[in-house]
Amino acid sequence: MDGLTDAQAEAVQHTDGPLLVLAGAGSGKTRVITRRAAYLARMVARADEILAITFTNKAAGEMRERITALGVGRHMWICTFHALCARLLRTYAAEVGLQGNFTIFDQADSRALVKQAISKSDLNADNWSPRAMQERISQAKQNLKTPSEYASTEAYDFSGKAVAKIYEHYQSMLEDQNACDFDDLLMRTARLLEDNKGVRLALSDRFRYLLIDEYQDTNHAQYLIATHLARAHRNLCATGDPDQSIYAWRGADLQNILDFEADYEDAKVVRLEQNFRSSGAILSAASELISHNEHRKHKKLWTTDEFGASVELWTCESANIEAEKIAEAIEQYISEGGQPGDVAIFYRINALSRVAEDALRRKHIPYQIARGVEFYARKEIKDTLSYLRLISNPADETALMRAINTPTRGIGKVTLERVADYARVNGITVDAAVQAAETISTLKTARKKVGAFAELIRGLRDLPERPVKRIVQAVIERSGLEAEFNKQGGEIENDALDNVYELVNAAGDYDLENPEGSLTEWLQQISLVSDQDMIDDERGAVTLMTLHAAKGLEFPIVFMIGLEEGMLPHQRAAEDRLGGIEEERRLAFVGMTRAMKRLTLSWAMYRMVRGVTERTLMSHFLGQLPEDEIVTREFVDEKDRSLAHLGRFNQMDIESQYVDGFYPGCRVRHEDYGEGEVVRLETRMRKQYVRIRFREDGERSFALEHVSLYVID
DNA sequence: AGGTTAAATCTTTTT
DNA sequence: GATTTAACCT
Repeated sequence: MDGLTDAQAEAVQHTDGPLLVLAGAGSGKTRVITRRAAYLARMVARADEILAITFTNKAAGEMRERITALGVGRHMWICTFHALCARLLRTYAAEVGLQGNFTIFDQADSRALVKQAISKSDLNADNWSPRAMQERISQAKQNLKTPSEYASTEAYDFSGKAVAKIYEHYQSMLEDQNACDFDDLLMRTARLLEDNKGVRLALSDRFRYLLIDEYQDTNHAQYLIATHLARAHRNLCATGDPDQSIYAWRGADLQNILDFEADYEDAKVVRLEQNFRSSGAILSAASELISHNEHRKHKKLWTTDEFGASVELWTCESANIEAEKIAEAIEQYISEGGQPGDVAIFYRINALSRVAEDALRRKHIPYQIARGVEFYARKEIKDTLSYLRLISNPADETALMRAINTPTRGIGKVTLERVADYARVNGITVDAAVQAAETISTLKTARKKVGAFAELIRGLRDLPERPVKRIVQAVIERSGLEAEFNKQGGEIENDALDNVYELVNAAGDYDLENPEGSLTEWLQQISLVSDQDMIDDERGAVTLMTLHAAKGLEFPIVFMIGLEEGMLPHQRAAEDRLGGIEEERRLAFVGMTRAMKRLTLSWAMYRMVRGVTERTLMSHFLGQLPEDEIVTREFVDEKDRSLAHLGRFNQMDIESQYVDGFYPGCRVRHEDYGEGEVVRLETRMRKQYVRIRFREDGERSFALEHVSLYVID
């Protein structure tokens, strides 16, 4: 109980019966749940009888670390909802009609499958956008509706019938591939608990104590899972803050936390309203803003901290000026002995990271971007993963279809159709058909190629289960991917290759942390990464991230950029659903309350969006701050506006072909390789490359910023 | 089959 | 501005 307030201690010591902790921003919630979990393990339960559900893997990892430091909790279950479900589904795979090695499809995989399902349903993808269909299927799953239930309850109009049909095809294809999408993990677990009495009793008996963090952002399926698991012992502790609910668009239901006391009439409620994180100035500004939400229970956060530095509001001529000024301020901070790691920059949409990134790079300020999901969505990573998935789960046809001709092996559409036909006729998986290439009579010259691929996969499957790193290494070497990336990458830096090696290293890290691990489990782990998980606290770098990714974190110094009408609040979000504006305001509130010492809000009068520079308006949220407490600064100078137009070339139009004096066909001299001819200019990963054909060394790519070339003639 | 080029489309947030 | 798709060429 060291250093806890009365309210905090109360929450920690309440052991029996339901408990709701309404924890305002910065009120020491993490501390409370950590101590509580440790307290339970020390006083009333075994560690493995306690299940703590966090919002991200990063949060889970930190909690485990702290609890371990308190000397208990080695075997406590600490994970996210999705990870919990994946684990349970692997255990009870047989009961739910899966195999234990099922693949978890990410959103891109899932969307591609939806697209296939649309054409299977004899519908046109032009009229039925895969994106929208995916969304509707996702909603159906969040409400635990199977395809047939959906068909009988929702399909009363034309569009509903179409969705039902697509959903049915989609789901059966998923099942054929022994795969789950994100929603499946929750839905299948919820259904398992609902339909299977034995499992329900076993699990709810097993978890005597349940802690669920960020309860305000649980959806219906998660709510049901929690309810079922808590049924036997009723020791459910939910923590959260309605003011920080920012995932309604993903199906989160604020009502879950608001109804907690109705669900559990004997619930004890603890309110934590003293803020230990932010200065008085920051807290005051954030409180004032959130008070403009009408649908909100009154709550007053308070602090004994001094007022501190005023919150600043910067008006900038252009987005480039905005980024420039922020970079300058960070530079200044560092020169005064501050650490780059103290600083964070938040924005509403990922696209805004770019200007900030460029400015930081120009000033050589170390930075990192919180983007786990994007990393694993990269082409080179997905290429590599497709092999690993196929090794782990032979039914994963999506992976097979990608791997079989990446890098190109001369196995094209026609061949694949023949193989797939053979599989269908014989009632086997495509993988099995590939493995039996020798006996497919319709194949001619391609038979050898398919056979070679089958051999490759067999060899990889024969590798020992551990270490996983060795499997990953074998994949990139034997598949030819490594050679391919080597060939196509730039001379001095090669992003694709670097990324793949980073993946290899990640596998190595996994091996170290999980001596009993497996390829399947590692694949699961990386399927469920969040943007937050990739943040390295030890790195000493400025951290850039979306407001959503900032949830649960704190930084001494925070910049929030792009405070413009339509950006924050975001236009689409505000229009899309009822209460959209209020959720956007909560998002701003979450961002502001991450700051401990200094908070700067900025907006740019001109910003380039989708390649066009547009005049903006100040976000009306900025008018809802305590005016007399805020310090305003202006960086407005018309001549700076042209900076808003600074950009790089993408497609080769006449003008941009001559960028830096190079154009396709022009002859150049390279310091090491000698004379050559420019094949083309290209942009990859935000960098410009020039591809040159040399007489003897063939074609090579160079990153423009790293190479000196001389134009001949 | 594979690769190049131009046109079309698009981003809001994410487990 | 960036990415995806379609059309075109080898």
